[in-house]
Amino acid sequence: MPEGHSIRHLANLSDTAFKSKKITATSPQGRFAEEAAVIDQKQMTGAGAHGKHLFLKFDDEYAVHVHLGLYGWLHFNRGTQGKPKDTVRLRLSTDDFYADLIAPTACALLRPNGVEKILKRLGPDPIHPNANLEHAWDKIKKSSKSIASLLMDQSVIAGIGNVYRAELLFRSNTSPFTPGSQMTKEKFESIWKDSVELLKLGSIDGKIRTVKPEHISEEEIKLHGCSQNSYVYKQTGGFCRICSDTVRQETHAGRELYWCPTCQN
DNA sequence: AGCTCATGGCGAG
DNA sequence: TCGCCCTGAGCTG
Repeated sequence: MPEGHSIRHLANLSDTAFKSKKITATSPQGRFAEEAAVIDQKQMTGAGAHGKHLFLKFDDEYAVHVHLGLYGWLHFNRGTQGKPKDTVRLRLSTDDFYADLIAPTACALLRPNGVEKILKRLGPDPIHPNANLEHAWDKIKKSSKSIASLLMDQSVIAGIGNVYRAELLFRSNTSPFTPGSQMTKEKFESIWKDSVELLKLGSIDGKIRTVKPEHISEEEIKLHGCSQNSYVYKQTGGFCRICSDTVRQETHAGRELYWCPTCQN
């Protein structure tokens, strides 16, 4: 399930499988049939990712805009095509690869100006090498909203979701309830830099990894057979692995927030 | 078989 | 702030 790292990952896979290739497009589910017919047999000129938005470009004339929402995914397969499930909104294929789009919140055929319109309402994406953190900082420093809400606001920073939010705030010892206006620039810059690293790391295989190797204890590995993969996200009621305080959970602006009150203040 | 939950985001009120 | 949309995994019975 997707935050910005997944979208970068899927854009990379799309380029590997489809860039500069003539694509066959179908909509087994039927809900994208007319649009699929438009791009069918066109060349994919490349994939773009910004935050949680994926853009698949065709002949530099059309782009398929995909937003996966909570449940969506783009499944890549190699080799002979199997029969698609009837929930597949869009199947893209060549002789070598096929990719099935499942349960997207958004899947729309756009012209280039439609893409620009979407990009305009998004904040900088930390995973982009040329992203400008000042755009995010300008909004944060003026806001009375909590840093927890601001990190989830895609018009402030694009690509952070509920897992990265919780883990970034923990890793920087930041209270989630700090108003943006009370953040220091140094603190924000450290969160930004950390998000660059974590998103890049996650985009390699589409998996979120936020726990430093030194915080995955031998005991834990023995006990669970594998490392626990977060500091606070979904660790409610468990002991913080740094200070042993109890990890808290609370609904905050409609989403579950996880934090350690001792480490994060 | 049915229920619940999930790493999102939109529009109504 | 709530309800709703998209789907599937992991429970419960």
